[in-house]
Amino acid sequence: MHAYATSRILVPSRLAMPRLAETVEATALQPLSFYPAGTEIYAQGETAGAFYQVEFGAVRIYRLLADGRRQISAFHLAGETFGFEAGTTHHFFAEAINATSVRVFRTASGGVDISRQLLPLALKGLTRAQEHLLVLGRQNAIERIAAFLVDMAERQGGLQQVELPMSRMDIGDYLGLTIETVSRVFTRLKDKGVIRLLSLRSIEIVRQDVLQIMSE
Amino acid sequence: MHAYATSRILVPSRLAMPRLAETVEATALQPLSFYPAGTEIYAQGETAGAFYQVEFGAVRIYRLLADGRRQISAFHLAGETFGFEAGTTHHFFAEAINATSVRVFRTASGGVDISRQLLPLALKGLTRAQEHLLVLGRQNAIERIAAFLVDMAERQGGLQQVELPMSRMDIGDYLGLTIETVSRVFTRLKDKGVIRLLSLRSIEIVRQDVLQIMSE
DNA sequence: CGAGACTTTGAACCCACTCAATGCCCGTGG
DNA sequence: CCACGGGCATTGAGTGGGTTCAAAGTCTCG
Repeated sequence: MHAYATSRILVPSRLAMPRLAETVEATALQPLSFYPAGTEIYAQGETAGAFYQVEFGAVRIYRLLADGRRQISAFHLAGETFGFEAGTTHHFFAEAINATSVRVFRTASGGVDISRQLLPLALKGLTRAQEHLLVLGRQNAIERIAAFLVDMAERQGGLQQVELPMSRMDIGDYLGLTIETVSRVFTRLKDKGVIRLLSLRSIEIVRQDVLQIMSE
Repeated sequence: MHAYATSRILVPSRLAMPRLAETVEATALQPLSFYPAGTEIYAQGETAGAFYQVEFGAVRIYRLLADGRRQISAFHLAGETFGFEAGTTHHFFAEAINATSVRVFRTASGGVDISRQLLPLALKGLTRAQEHLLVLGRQNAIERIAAFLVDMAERQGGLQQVELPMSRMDIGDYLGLTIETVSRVFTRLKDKGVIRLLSLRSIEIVRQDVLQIMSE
């Protein structure tokens, strides 16, 4: 296993906390785990029985086909929760994208109180997944990227500058595109003046209104 | 509204009940509603506050883009539940595909008991949606159709003969394909001897093993 | 039995993919 | 501090699977 015990050094700063944390009570009492970039948090087939809240960093949830094709079903940023599953085993993989710290909530030990908090989180995840189905099923490459950027911007507080903690390959595997297409669309949006590429993992949204329209 | 009061004539027979009903207690006391083919059960933007169990018939859940593109996120057959939402308003449309009867569970009136039953149902729906993301994001037309047929067969008890209550357009909008592609793939599977087309809405799975492999 | 809706089939096109090469960034070691 | 190396990203050229447009076929239901 790749989980490391959390030392005092890794306790997150206030800055790392999200503006709109999903509300989970009694967070201070739950254990923290640290995962270096690229390490596994849980694997498909493993026994479930906990859920997680990202303290800092970013997480990808995905499934694989036999031939290696990958579909990332969700990214989770600081403050967001993931890991609740139907049944007793995980149906997906969860990996830290970057150095990431997560707070672990055992559903069994916590008793009824915690499982009651789960429903709104599960429903939110369900809505998110179903909305993503529309993107994958019916939108073209530009619309997908636009929707992705709008979503990432919203989840980071609606600022112009958006950090993309994941690689082009991750973005492609989330949007059902290849890395080449992701790259080409970024370039096109840049050439149109809709976004600026500050660095590989950081973009500025120049025309939020245009991006919004593109994504619909 | 298109809901009609349920008369005694419409009480479903035992045959209409599913083999593996999702467990919801006290079903006998909940009101039934009947919806003719093509009618709306609820609309995006409407106030939520209930969930539903299909008594007989079939339901499609979908979203629309401004230009009319449609993504069906789920079909629900007899015995299956749908309609729980995050927040107070529906994010999706629900329509009866055929003449359909649903049992309505008000989440508010039922109190805590009902909302506790909701979590496993929500989690199951979440898993389903996330698995469908893999289909839409990473599988080609044959794989999508194969996965769809395998899923429909399982949900109908694993028999050879599978009823498809929905049109080709519905299937296309569920799988992110056009009706033409759906039709062509059905023809190809028929020519290969994997399935037989008994009628437009009824197929026989001749080679379940091949279909299974195709879908992975 | 007839009309309209749905489905199938055909032909041509196009968007995203594949394959390939170049470019860029960053970490590492000399 | 710079040179090198490796991984990731970008760009280009050509291909192909699924779409679009069009027409014929079939089923269902009044």
